[in-house]
Amino acid sequence: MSSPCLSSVLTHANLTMYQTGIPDVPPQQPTGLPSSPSFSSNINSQWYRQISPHFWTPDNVLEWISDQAEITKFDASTLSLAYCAMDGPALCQMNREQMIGIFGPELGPHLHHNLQEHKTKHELQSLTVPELNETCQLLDNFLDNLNFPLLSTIRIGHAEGDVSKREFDYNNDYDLSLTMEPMTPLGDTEYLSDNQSDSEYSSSSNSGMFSFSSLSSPESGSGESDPEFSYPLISKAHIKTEKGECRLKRPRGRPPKVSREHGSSIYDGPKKNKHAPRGTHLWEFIRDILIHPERNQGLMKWEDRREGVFKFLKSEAVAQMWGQKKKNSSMTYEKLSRAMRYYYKREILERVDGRRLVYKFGKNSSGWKIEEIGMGM
DNA sequence: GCCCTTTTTCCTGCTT
DNA sequence: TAAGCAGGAAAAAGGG
Repeated sequence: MSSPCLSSVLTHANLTMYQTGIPDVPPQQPTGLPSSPSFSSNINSQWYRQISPHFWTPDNVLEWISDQAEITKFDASTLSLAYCAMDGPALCQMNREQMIGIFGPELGPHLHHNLQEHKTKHELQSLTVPELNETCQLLDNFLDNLNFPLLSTIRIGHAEGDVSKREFDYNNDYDLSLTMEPMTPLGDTEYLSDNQSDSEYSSSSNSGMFSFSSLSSPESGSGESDPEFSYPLISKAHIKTEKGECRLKRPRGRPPKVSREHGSSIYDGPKKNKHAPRGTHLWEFIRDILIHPERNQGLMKWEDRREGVFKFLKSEAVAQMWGQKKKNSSMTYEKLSRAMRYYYKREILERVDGRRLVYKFGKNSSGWKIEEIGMGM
């Protein structure tokens, strides 16, 4: 007698779920979930981002496990289905050790971590606006009271304007767009056109989109192009290749931003304050990853902590995180590294010759030295 | 509206 | 050969 193979069952579950007309969102979807077009456009993939784990059905749980197994490149066939027939509430009651016991030391911690994030996300989401404001204020005060200079730069939003969750969590779930970002009214068509323009565009050095499933950063669905960064078709120029085929080529420079006049949500506050501080710069983003190893998850490491020499371990994953932060789904390490190289001139970074993916903080950078942050790392 | 800064994108050539 | 690096050029976007 052979134990049922999880992967085949999961495949079947997915087929059943997505090919028989069964709604993507289970009927027991809790009330209070946003019903913006962005949600519905995104709901085909990773629906579990929109549904609290407490409401997951056994099928939902299976699909989630399947996704996580795929993300972590875990061989799902080694799991027995007998362990996967639990529903959301049962799943939520499990602690980390229990998950490791069932799913093993490789997949178990990942599942537990991911589940906790979903739970936290939905707890935040279920808050009303005043509650959210109050929570944000409490967090703000908490961060202010922490005697940790870098954390003092983090502002938790007040349900208006840009809900500043940028440093909120940028390890493996850097985007909270589904729960907190202003919704955009564009539909699937625009999403497609973005992806399309990305895929149509091709050059020797930059293939535009890449499969995120190949990265370690597990979230960031592959189809989540930000409509804000859709390239207007008019901006594309046709070029001829040597083979005589016509190819679409994106012009140089940053693509223009599409206005958000339809984006009305509780998070859309009054017009952006012109004198509001700028977002974190790239070098600060990099620095913050380095000085928060608990959020780092092997993305970068110090080569020489005292000298400020560091190395990218998962360059494309870091680039994707930076892209998420800037709402730019087409960010790549190549582009990120170009921005990094501009820092040489300003002495924010120094060259480290002959070493790939290795950079060094320069004299015009700050906030990374052990003395500055007042903690041993 | 102009200027400056900071990216972002594209590109070519070079190095590892 | 692929990936990464270097740096010029052009453009967008935000702040002053």
